[in-house]
Amino acid sequence: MLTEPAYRIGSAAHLFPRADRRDLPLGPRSPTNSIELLGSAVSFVRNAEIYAEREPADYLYKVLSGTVRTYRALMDGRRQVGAFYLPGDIFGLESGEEHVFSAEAVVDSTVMVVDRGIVTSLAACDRDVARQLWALMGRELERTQDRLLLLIKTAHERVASFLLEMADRLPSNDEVELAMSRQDIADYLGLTIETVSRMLTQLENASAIALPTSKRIVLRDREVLKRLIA
Amino acid sequence: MLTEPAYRIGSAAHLFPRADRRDLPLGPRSPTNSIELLGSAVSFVRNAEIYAEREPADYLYKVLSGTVRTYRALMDGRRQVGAFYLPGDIFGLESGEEHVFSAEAVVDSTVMVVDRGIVTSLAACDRDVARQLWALMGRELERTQDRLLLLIKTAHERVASFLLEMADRLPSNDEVELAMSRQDIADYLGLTIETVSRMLTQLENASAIALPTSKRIVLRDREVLKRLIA
DNA sequence: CGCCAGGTTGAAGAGAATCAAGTGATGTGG
DNA sequence: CCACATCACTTGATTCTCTTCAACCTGGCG
Repeated sequence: MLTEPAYRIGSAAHLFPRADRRDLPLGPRSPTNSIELLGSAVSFVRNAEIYAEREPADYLYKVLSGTVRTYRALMDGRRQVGAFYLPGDIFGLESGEEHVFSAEAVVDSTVMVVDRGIVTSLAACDRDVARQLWALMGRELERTQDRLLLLIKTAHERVASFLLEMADRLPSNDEVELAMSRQDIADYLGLTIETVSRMLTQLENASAIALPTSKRIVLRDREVLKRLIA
Repeated sequence: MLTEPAYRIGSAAHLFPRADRRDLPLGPRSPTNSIELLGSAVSFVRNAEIYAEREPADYLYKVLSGTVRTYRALMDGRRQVGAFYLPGDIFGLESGEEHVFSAEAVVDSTVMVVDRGIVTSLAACDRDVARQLWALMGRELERTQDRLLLLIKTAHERVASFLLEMADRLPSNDEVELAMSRQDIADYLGLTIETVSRMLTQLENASAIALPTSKRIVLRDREVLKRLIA
């Protein structure tokens, strides 16, 4: 399915993850985001691997800048992107000991890395941290469940849903700068790049959106999009 | 999409859920399944609604006998079955205050109903209960993630995966009695009943399975099935 | 300038959905 | 106990959506 896995070469990240780490001071922690203050910032270049499927899940990650994708691959090359994580999002949380997905930087990204053991032992005594972890897992579950519903829809509906989701999650209103490639989007939506491309042009022709550049998308008519998502 | 929603009529369950409740003694609880000893058993007839989407999630449920399906419906009738729960399985756990899915009995079923508040307050002091809840949520997440991967596969692969999953989860080895209808399976796999039926006959013709009756399925050649799931 | 990855577009094909008919089980009432 | 109705499942023919294969743009960059 993926004829050229060239974009998957970035895994050299393993060789330098701690290179540019800046250890952060452990100041007094606020109750709402105590989790994030225990780690160090690490940078990853575009397509660099942050962790791989079946690796021990020893860390939690929070996106500081850039975008991260998680994915699973079938042996024949088909790939399912599990989620895109934007600045502020936390990822890498697992109930088991190993990562179920792989994680890669979509573009050059900076990520806060937090030791999992520290967080869990903190959660053991601090009610509030425990609640945060619970909420985090819950949000992850809900998002995955939403994707289930998305994957039974038509190509039109999936692409429209994707655009609205991204518009919601990105700061901008009505104009979004997508970090990910068409291949990423396709693998997220369970479609091919050609289909994604076609749906976008059709939406543009219906003047529901505008495409100043291939990655920049202007939502012209949210109502049309919403009507499309079924 | 579903021309006749006739099979959705069973929601009369609301009228009698507590009718045949048998309160259970709260004996000394074992650490491994303490959650389940705080509830009462309730029976639901085939297709009866156990709870509906957006209802407050005040209870946890454990299947004692029968089978339960959770699902979400799109306004145009399309339905996505979230999961099937078999005897021993726990369902209804939500991170938020409301159910995201609806739940119905696939066949006449008995379910243990546990007050959510009791469980969570128990979890607050009992480390072990908290860990159980965490594991439960984690398992739910992993299952949902597995479904994501399933929904990008072909019809053959989905049906083969489904059969292997059910064979794993049901007591029997190599012979499974499916409680759910073709429509349920189709809505679980994101296919139509016709496609499910066709894939089953094809598997039968390939002598990977046998179908003594429409609900009873014998796994003749697991290897063929495994090769199919990609 | 020209290369090349990423993106778009077109034509042909495959796979699943839809539409439609038939078969088989189950249950009900006479 | 059988005739009939109903429901669930299967099978066939056709349609349609999305994929596949292929060519062609486009924009960034050495």
